[in-house]
Amino acid sequence: MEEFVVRGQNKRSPANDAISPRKKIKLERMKQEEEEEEEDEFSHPVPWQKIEAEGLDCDYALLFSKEEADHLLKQLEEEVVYSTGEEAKVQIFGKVYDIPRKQATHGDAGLTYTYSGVARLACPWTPTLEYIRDAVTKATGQTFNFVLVNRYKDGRDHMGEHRDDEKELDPLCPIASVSLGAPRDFVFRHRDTRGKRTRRQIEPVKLELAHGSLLLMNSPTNTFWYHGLPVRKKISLPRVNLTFRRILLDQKKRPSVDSQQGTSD
DNA sequence: CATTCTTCAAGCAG
DNA sequence: TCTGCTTGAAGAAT
Repeated sequence: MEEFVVRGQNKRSPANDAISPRKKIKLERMKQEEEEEEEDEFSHPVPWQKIEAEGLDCDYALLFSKEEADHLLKQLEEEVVYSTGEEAKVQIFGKVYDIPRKQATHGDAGLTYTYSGVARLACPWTPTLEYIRDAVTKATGQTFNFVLVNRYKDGRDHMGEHRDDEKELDPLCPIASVSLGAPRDFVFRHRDTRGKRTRRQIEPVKLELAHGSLLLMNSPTNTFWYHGLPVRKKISLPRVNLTFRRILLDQKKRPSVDSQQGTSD
């Protein structure tokens, strides 16, 4: 089954289930030994859960207490200014639709984010975004130069299945997804199981992303698995999601390594 | 050169 | 009703 053990540790807890009784998700509690990284301000190491499937490798943890997450969400609701007008629309089949959520992009000076073929300049970091970014770095050892903020005002707001596979992303850097506000279901689906002609039988992997949680999507997850945030009409409260990324500084194609397909621009 | 893959929210079926 | 799978065009990739 799971032939992909990307990380070094191999202990497995019994199968667990996040939201669906028929879905089994392998969870692994990473031991707190070999913690040379815990010295700083994180007096208690983050208890990670490993989520694995064929070609999928994620780590999930509660990064912030409820009190701190409440505070961070409140701050973000005051600080973040979301795109409006043309930037809040998407064109499909020549028809223009409103994006069913709100988006903002922040990052180091000069970085751009491409959505639906349009590049947008990153706004400067805000104090709260910097604070969360640094907390993620302390918990993961990874550094990030960009964050995409998605705000889902209620359960009608959503995001369709996609991969974060852009060429300008550092392919070896995980994408770190911080969730604040209403818990929402999150679904991974293997690319070989999508569409009319399904080639393989691979079960989707479903999670619930909690208030204050951090989900790390490690390589090669975004090569093989789509992810989406489905509509959940019973949810009436907002959720704000931050996906921290590392964008390559030289926009040129990397000469070495992979020959995996990239996405369009 | 032909076939497959890609984008995304809307539409629709169960 | 709500949820989740399929639809649909056309350029890019292989």
